[in-house]
Amino acid sequence: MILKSQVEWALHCCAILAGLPEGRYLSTKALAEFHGLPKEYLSKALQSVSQASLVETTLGPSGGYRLARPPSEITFLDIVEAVEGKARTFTCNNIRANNPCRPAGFCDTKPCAVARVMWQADEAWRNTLRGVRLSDLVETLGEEVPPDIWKGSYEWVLKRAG
Amino acid sequence: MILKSQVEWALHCCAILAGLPEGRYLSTKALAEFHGLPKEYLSKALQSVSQASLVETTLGPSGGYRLARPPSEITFLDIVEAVEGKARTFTCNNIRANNPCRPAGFCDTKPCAVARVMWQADEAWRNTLRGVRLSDLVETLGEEVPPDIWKGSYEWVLKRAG
DNA sequence: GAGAGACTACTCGGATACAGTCTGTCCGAGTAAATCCGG
DNA sequence: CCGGATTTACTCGGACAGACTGTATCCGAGTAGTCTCTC
Repeated sequence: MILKSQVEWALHCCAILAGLPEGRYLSTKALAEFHGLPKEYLSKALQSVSQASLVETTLGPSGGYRLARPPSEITFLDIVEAVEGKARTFTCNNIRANNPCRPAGFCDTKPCAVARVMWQADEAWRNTLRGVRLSDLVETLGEEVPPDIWKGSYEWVLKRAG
Repeated sequence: MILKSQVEWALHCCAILAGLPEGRYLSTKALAEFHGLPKEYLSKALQSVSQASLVETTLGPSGGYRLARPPSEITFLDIVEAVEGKARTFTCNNIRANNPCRPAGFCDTKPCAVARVMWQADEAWRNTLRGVRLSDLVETLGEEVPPDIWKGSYEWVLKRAG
């Protein structure tokens, strides 16, 4: 079990979009160039994020993406689920029902005990992601990225933001 | 991202093995039949568990598997990692290094902030799994499974345990 | 009847095909900007 | 010079191949139990 690399891409791209001035858009081409990624494929990751209504798009020259909500209202979980889907990581096929010692039409009152534990772990994972907002990430980056690189990147992005 | 069905199978099989009397073995064939699973493929899941030294095997007639340790010393995480591997679910490709505004030989002091959050979530997931022991599962099942089915299953298994 | 040897049947383990998803790429529909032309 | 229609160039979005992991299956090496033969 391993997450798609698109998750990483989407998170980084959203971090960039979070720093964009109000009303400006940034194109897939710019985002791909900035991160050294294949433009066409990155596009698919952004599509997912777009379909989840986390970002808005505009077409034509100087078109691209921008956040649909303030960065403080977008969590890691939102982005991860946009790319990976909201389905649980563990699916219970209820194999206990095949137990040859059970009556034919026997109906369980509770979900499988194994599944409950796995789902609980899944929830712990999601809760952690839910607890980190995009604004937190930007704040952290602001503290850790050397000021000159931070400033240079901002201007690099701004130059290409339509 | 979704876990293999082998994880579910391995967990259920270990639960059965946990109820086995001291020194007895149970074969793949019996485990497959009990859970209604393809014998040959289930064998691969048990192989993984075996290679992780969670169970011991014996060949020949009345051979099979048994736990290598008491159920109280085997956690969900042990079994999940045996099947899925110990690698983290999120891999950081350090795409921030492709930032065109960075000096060529720039070296980061900390791991990527995005990766840190994802790894933290991964740890939360693992910690939950680490906190549940196989003996806990058996105990829960003992409380929830109707007594007659519980007893019937035990005898069914015992009849095939060599 | 007892013991040793050979045999048998059953086990696990690795090597081998098939399928589905992730990765990567391409092209078309649509739009905002830029251009051009007429007034 | 200004306004509007046209052209243009650039965007996103979905449709299309290739690679890799997960799924499913098969067969062989090895062993514990069983049977047989001899003493």
